[in-house]
Amino acid sequence: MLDLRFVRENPEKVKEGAARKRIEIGGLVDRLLALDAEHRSLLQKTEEIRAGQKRAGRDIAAARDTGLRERLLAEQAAAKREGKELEGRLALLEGEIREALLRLPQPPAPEVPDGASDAENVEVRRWGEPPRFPFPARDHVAIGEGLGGVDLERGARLAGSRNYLLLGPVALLEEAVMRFAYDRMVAKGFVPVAIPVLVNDAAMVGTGYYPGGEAQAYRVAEDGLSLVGTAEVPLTSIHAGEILEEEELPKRFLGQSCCFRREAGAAGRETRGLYRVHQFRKIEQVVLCASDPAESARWHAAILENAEEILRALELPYRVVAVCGGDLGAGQVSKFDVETWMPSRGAYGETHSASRFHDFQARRLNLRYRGRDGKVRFVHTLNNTVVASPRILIALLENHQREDGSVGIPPPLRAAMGGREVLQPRARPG
RNA sequence: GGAGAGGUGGCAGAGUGGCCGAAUGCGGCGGCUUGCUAAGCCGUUGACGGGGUUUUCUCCCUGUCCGGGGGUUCGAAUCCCCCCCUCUCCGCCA
Repeated sequence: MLDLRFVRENPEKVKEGAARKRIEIGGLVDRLLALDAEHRSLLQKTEEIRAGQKRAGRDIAAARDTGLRERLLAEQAAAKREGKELEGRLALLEGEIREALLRLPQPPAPEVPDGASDAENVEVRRWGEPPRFPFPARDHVAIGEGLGGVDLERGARLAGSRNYLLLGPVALLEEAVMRFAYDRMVAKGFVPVAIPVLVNDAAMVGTGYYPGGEAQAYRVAEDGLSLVGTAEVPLTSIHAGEILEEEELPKRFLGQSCCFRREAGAAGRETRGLYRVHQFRKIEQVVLCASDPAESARWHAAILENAEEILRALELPYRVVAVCGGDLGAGQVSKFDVETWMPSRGAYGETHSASRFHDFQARRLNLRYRGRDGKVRFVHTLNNTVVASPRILIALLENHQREDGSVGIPPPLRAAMGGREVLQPRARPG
């Protein structure tokens, strides 16, 4: 959410920002400013009336004379009616203002590349060489089935399309990579938190998923709760409504969650395999830092590097792209995606997404800190994937596959795989 | 799911219809005292919105906020209704 005062003083910046993000806001800014002007003038009138009422109340209490008392009471009745009406209009205006504010996007940082879609994201760097296989390479579905470790048919039978089963060695591989990533982040000083994955609307609105993202979430209407699409939602919301001390910052949280996405509107897109699924597991890193653009930019680089280190340890080629304006979410100031090489796609596929928000989420969450100077400010929030599965399994299985259908296990995962260095295919397929 | 108790400022805790944004204590901040520390003493100390003032720091006026929402009343932290949360007991249960 933007600061109303910022919108008031910089309406053009807000409009330009939305345009750079290719987010259609129509006349929302001008409408908001009109509502705001009306609200402020009405507020002044209402406050005068209220102040008068308070004074009159005291006079009535003090009035000994019955006649005087009756007269004052009659006057009060009229003032009260007028006050009630004004307050009703104020409440309406406030609701509309908040609604408009919730829908205004955060302008992107100046260095964010221009562009309409992910096709115009700009590559920042590459690491590793995509493997060249001297044999017909399989995709992760074929490899996984060959290992007896992936069952899409029964997954769909149980829960519909975009659902899957991981079995035996692949289920273990998932555990191994999750645990490896988790331990590594704990060693870096991130605080591991076990969090709810079913959260209230305050958390969904606070992190910016609602309003707007309702169609992507599984929401339990009876309880007013939603299954999260990422641990970012509960992790970022932990301190909602609080005033932290600057000394406590930065807060660095680590969380693992099941993530649920309806993938509405993605029908027919990437239907094969484990790339786009309704339920997956993800380890997420979240940082709350002081309200300083330079500092939050430094943390942005740091959480990006954390993810890259994991991929290098897993010997997976990847590239980093700076996400262009049109591919940014409403709240994001800037975002880098990490894309890992996926041989079956003959391309890099998104496995990580590192975002920084400035105070966009913090303002919605009412998440503040008291600075060393005594002033209260909103924190800056950031987050990035550490590892997400099964997407990471696509890269692991496909990049480390061998001609005989076996799959090499990168060194950091071997201990958790009982010391094995290779996953062997089943003797007989099927 | 049933019964009961409770939700007040950073924390503890008083306040049961009127000058209460809220006693008191702790904590925080500033100062005094002290060789240093501790202790002591004095003062100060909520958030948010609007208006005015100011080059910045600031200061003044005003409103809202005692879990959330609604109601009664001239006036609500205080009375009534609904909801949420916490605790205790019972039931159920991974």
